[in-house]
Amino acid sequence: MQRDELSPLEMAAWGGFMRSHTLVYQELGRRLVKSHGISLTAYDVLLRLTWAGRDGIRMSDLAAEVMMTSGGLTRVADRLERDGLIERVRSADDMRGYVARITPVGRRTLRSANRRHLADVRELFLEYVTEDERVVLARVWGRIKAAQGADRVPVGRGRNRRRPAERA
Amino acid sequence: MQRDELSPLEMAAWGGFMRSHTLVYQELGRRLVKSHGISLTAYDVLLRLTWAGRDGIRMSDLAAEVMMTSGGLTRVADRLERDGLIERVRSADDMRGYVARITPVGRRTLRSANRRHLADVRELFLEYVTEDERVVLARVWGRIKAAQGADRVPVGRGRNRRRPAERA
DNA sequence: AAAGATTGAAGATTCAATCTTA
DNA sequence: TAAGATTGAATCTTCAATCTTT
Repeated sequence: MQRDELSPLEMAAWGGFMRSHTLVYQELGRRLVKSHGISLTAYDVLLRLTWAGRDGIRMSDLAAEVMMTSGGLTRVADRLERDGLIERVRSADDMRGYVARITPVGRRTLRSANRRHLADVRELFLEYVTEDERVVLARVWGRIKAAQGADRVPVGRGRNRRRPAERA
Repeated sequence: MQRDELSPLEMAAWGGFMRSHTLVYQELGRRLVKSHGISLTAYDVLLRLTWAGRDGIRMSDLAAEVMMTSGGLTRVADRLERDGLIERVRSADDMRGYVARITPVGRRTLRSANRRHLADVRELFLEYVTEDERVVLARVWGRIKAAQGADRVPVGRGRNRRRPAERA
């Protein structure tokens, strides 16, 4: 509980979190690119477009979902559209916006990548987490998700805000 | 346990892991850059150079520790050396290699960033994990760490290798 | 003005090729 | 020939400026 360093347990919980993520994410991405020629980012975008269904989803909403800047997502969408996996059309109700939709080709690509990818997720991550532990993880992630947005201003702001009794 | 999709619990454990990482990592990085002008990557490098002490550490070993390619680390080191935070010298025993060392300026920068950064780690991550849960996380990360290297060839290889009874 | 989206410029990282030493 | 490290080219992402519509 010192201020200048983490306890061994804190270090293990925090450092391992960072380390494990990098390890799993890198390997998962390498496999996806090698087997199906798409990046994890592209996979994530295609997955959410599938969830969005026929109506598609606004570019700005999609950017928020995949946690990228709007500029970054525009570039990803450029590549996916060039390859015919998605399409962008002007939003009917708000002519400023664009709605992105997955194409049949995109749907086929995602489906073909999906089985292998999920097997990889199981092999590289889920394999190492028991049922009970999955419950614990889910609970922790849920808390973190609930906290953001609740008391944090947009993005890159609100640095010194005092968060009163978060878990009291 | 279907092959084509994750169960709700699997999804919560896996998806939350990815999502939480991005959330925490992005915010942590923004704060570090804003308050002390260094990236999380640079922080990580400086931290490990501090651990390495007077003798420093070989570039290739350092690259492995921070999980970057050697080329990537060279670029990071270029920037840090330009700013006077680290120095590189030819290894005494193997003239092919370089040893990186932190400078007094680098040490001062890291120390100045450290307290604030650790407070941020606590605020953004540890805050949401109870003592018992930290133990669970540490155990899971330990398993993942133990598994890599044990049966996986170098990097980007060994894709289809069958891992017999990992956790039996 | 403000919001949605795109674009040019810049920064960071990887891959493959290259240079030097073992 | 191989290993350690660096470099050029390519890729991906962010930031700030811009363009269009509200």
